[in-house]
Amino acid sequence: MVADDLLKDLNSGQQDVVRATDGPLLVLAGAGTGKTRCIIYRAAYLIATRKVRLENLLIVTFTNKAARELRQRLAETFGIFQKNLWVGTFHSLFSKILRFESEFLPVNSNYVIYDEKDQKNLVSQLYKTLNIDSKQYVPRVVRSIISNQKNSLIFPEHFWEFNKENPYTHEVYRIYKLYQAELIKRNAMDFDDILAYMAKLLDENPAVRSKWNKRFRYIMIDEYQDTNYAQFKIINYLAQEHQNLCVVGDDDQAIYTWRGATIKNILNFEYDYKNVKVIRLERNYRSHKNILALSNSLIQHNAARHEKELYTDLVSEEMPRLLALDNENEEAGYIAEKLNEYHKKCLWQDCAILYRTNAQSRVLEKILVQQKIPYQIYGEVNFFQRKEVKDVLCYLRLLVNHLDLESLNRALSLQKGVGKTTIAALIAEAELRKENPYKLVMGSELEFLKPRAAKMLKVFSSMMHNFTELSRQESIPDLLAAVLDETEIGAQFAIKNGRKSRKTKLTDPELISRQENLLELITGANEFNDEYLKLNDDPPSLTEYLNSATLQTDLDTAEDDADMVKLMTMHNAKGLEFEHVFIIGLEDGLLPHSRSIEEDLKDGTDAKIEEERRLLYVGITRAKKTLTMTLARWRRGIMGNDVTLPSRFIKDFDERFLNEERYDPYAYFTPSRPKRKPAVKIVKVVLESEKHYKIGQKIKHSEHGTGEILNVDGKGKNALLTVKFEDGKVKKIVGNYVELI
DNA sequence: TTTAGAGCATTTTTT
DNA sequence: ATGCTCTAAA
Repeated sequence: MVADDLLKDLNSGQQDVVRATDGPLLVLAGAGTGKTRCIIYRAAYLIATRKVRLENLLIVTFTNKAARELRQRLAETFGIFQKNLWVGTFHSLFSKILRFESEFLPVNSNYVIYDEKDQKNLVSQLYKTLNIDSKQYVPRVVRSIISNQKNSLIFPEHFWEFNKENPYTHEVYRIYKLYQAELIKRNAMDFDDILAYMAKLLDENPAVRSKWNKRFRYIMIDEYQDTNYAQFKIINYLAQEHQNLCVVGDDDQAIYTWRGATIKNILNFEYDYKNVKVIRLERNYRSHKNILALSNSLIQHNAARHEKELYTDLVSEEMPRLLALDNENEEAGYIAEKLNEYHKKCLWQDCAILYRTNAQSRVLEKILVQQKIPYQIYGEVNFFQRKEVKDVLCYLRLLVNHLDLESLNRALSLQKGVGKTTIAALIAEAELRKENPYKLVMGSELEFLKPRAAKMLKVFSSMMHNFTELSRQESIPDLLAAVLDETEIGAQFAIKNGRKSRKTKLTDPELISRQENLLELITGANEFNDEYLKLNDDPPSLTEYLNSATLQTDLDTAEDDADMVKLMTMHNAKGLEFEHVFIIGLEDGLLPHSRSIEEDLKDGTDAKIEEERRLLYVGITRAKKTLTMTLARWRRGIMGNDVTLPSRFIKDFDERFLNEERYDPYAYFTPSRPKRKPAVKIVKVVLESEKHYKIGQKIKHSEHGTGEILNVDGKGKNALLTVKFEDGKVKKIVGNYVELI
């Protein structure tokens, strides 16, 4: 495509963005103003018109999925060859650079990345050595303090200066110091280290800095409002010489300050760089008028923001709705009703239900299953964080990095006949000999252990030797299959040679879902392999696979072309759009979340509440055609609070943009508790995904012939099935007596 | 010394 | 409802 053609697809503001190729550029792009499009076209323009070489371009996105889509669209629309194109998240891009530059780091290029769970485990382990009480210093909290320090580029050696007065931080300081030393000893980096060390590297090595400066002559950053200090510094260093930095973001959509992101980055961009060009994109192409007007009326109540007003030409068909239901079940029921109504005119996948906390999906699931509405939950638990998956991967991690004590620990604990005492003895001995514990196990002399323990460890070491051998010859998926077989983890879940075993069938839904996850792990590895070969000449190394696995989120792996209603948190909805959006739980304590309310009270600010308001704003602006918001007057909460209060944000709305027929959320009569089931029989709700039998499946019965499952009551093979047979008869049959076909 | 099973606390959002 | 720790049995 030629440059002139390219520009005519864009409005004048977007054209300005594309043409302003040199110097610092701040694009304030409101929701739905075509910001992704801008980035893609700008990249294409740089390449096609300004003849910028692919490898001189750096584009940072917020998720891996966004990066993948950007790549694809560049390839499809502009025929831009994907190889050599640096598009990715901060973490994925910089973990790569750090591997390149590992000679300047305290770790080598095979370092493993510790995820949150690894971090927490490590923190807990240190308490014994440091003699610290884990009740007083909750590992979870300490981990997050450490994380915040790193995101602000405060290394252990500086920590003390900033926190002298506080006695609590004295202990945290001791933990942080040892934690960091231990990570390095294990040749590991945690999530935050990737940013922290990248910044440190660029700060301390002018030669390295200059090298990457020259390499990335043009830089674009998406979702700039959600970057933290470390990210700010990295970008600042990378753009130092050429200043060709384009950041795109919307301060009204900053929803990650709890993760260290600072809204200052976008608010102060004009002061951080000289001769900044600012372009505002305020024309919205996504939402119908009233939805946009409603969102504007809400966000205006925030004080700290760039003033802007979005507008659109899209005429509304329906008024946004806000209504109060009696309880959470009715809330879900109402949503289901509405979904069915919309489904007459649109696909399931055009509808999304958004909520504040993951737990809120439970009630929805129950109703959606009942009503047979297909749905898909995005990002509940990260796939690679599941226990069974981590169990398998720890062997690979160990192969790549012998120093990874966390993985060694995990692998040994999985070994039959090896327990805490043996592991402790091994590590103690290794310390004594000043040797790496893994090497010690893999060597032949284990005479310091009791014969029985030594024998068990021998089994482990010969297995690992075997894996080492296999890893040289086999592809990653094959290696995974081998690990599953040899460790007998596979057998536990009826998996053989990377496939479902024919002989044994699982009945326990818990096991079935784990089996599915493990099979998915192998499929995913295959996909990774293929994807990788598209961009590179050689197959991926184990390190690269593990790297991508740890940095992958559930969102990245999700299939989104399936025709199902989408359920997700508002955080996860960032960057997405849907025809019909439902937002549930507009209640104080939930949205804004009670934690945010408390923190603001403590600090005497509105910062957290404002962030929650932005979160709701993000939710609302996902909607194209219709918006439905609900609250329940009664909700069973974790905190035990039964009766709820409407969200304080409701009064921010300009009522002119809300449906008049709505129930008045403030009209509190007698909220009714959901009716309790009779106490005789405890009815357990089984999620559709856990069931062995699924509604709609075809089955065969020795006496009645073939039929279709109408309903499933209970989990596993013993579930009571309601089956409609071919002769029209409907019978209830226990699962064991039928065969799936 | 290991392991299994019971009892305990615990959930805001996630790269 | 899930994961973790503690206790008792093998």
